[in-house]
Amino acid sequence: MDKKSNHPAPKCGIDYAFQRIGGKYKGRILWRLRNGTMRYGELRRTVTGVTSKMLTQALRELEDDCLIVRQVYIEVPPRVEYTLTDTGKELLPFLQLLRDWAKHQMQINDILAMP
Amino acid sequence: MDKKSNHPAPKCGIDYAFQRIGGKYKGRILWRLRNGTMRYGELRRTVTGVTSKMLTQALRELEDDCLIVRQVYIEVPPRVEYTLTDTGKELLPFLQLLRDWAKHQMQINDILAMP
DNA sequence: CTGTATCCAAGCGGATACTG
DNA sequence: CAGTATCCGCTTGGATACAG
Repeated sequence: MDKKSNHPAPKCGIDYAFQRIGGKYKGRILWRLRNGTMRYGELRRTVTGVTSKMLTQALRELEDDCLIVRQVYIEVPPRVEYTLTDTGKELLPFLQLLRDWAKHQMQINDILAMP
Repeated sequence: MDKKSNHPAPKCGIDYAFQRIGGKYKGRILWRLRNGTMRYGELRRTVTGVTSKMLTQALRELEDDCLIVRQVYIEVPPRVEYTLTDTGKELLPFLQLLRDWAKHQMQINDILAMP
């Protein structure tokens, strides 16, 4: 009943996509998962600045959107692993290109910022 | 005039990129400009749902980030045209990929939503 | 036509404490 | 370890009015 209706009406493809990966941490989470499975704690440590609340929220939304899979192991201590779905993996080339573009721009900015 | 305060410290490339194109309308604005110059009113009409306030704000930030160019023509009635910079054009292939991915996903969702 | 200015509601996101 | 719960400030963004 508390199911979020947070995708009211995507008007176009670009909109649809940004609703799914445009959050503050979602892109970085997906990028972290590019090499395979990661645990909750690993993500919290490597996605710098994220709090458990925001991480959980982002992971839930990514799961609802079928971009990642949540696997729970019933053991002590508890273990939860996250993995990209096939759909999620399809986003990796895009993220790769985006990151390359960003790194290039950041270099230019660094040069321009030199005194 | 504290315009630049919203880019505190991009920690990684993905973050940097989303700060620049991750707003609610920025992706769609850039995409609208893919075929060339557009006027303010054209953008307001075609980027559905945007208000003049948000459109102006997004355009200013994109201009500050050197992704678009704002050209003002001193005439009556006034005319202002926006165009992608070379840096902005470099984003088009990524937006294209993203939109293709999104359209594909939207089709799947439509099929799944069928009664 | 191309914006500004102002008000205001919603929700994002951070800090902290707590649970199974 | 992997989360929930709660509080709350700040930003985002919508509506409306108005200006050059």
